[in-house]
Amino acid sequence: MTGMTTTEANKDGNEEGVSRFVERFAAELTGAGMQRMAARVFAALLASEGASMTSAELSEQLRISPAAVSGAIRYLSQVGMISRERDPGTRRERYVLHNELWYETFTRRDQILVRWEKILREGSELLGPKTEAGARTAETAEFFAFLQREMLGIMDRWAVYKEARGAESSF
Amino acid sequence: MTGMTTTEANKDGNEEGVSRFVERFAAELTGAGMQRMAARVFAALLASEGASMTSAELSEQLRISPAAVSGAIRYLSQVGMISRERDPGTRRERYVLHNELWYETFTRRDQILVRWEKILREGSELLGPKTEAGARTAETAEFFAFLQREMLGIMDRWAVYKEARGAESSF
DNA sequence: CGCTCATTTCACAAAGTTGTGAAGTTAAGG
DNA sequence: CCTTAACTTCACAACTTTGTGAAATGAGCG
Repeated sequence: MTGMTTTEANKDGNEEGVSRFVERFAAELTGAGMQRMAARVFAALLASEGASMTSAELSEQLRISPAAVSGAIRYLSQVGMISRERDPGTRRERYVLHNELWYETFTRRDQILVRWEKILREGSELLGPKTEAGARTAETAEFFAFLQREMLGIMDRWAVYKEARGAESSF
Repeated sequence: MTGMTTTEANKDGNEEGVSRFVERFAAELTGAGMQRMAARVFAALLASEGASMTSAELSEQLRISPAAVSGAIRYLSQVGMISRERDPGTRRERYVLHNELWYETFTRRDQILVRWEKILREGSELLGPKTEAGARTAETAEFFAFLQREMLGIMDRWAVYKEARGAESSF
């Protein structure tokens, strides 16, 4: 209600607003440990119609060199958050956000949890099961194992929840 | 089984092994975005009997200056992972790991999720509910809201699980 | 009370990271 | 094939971050 929030949104007037949003969200991601350029590219893609942009578009909107775009894209496709497409009949590439998959990417820090668990288990053996330190370390390993299992459940429940939401909103 | 794993462990011979474990785990934490010195101090505390060490001990084991210890300690106590104690009758401080609390610390990235959700909601309004970009952004916001709720459940289930495990292992 | 030792603060040097320009590579289109 | 446009790689310079030594602070103990 509060005014005509954004009924006519995304016409030309709010390019600047969108850019501010992109930068703000990217800054958050950067704060959480993501490389800055990758975060900015990711945020720009998220806020783009079609969830896809070309190198030139990214370069222009973010005011960065093609080289920087290239580096960010390499990273994002390595971690599976985007893929590259080629519009046939042109020599420009389109980078498109894996919209469905990036939640998984986000939670698929499984790999990390697995590694941590392993290291901690080895540590606990080294310290000895009879020592306080060994027991503490073992419990920490246990926590990460527990987290791994929970993550799977979360993603399942998210799929269900999203489904339900989607069905309801298309009313 | 596989040999006398570590029945006699933590005698003097494996100080080096413990140190390797500490460094390995710290390196993982660093990789995940934690400051290096804080990670090393944290790992050292985890692997110490009593979950506590003095500044001098940390300085010696990690081969870092007292200044570096001080910086790491400041960070760790800010985020609530350790607290400082003073053995009465001495002028040395002991830094002790919040063993029960640090799991919470780990999952209490709630704050982050809240901020992200807020920014994304604003973004989705800006882009407009009718646009594809707006819908996508709204869904992302929804995901983080969902995650927040899930985190609470996880911590509850961990408490229960740990309880059960503890009871059983004291058999 | 003042001395002494433990911890903290601060300025700086060293090391690391990051984005750029320019040269290099690949592929579409004439 | 040769030209040209798009993307990538590479070396480097600017900028950050990080840990140190030295000086300052503060807390026990005589």
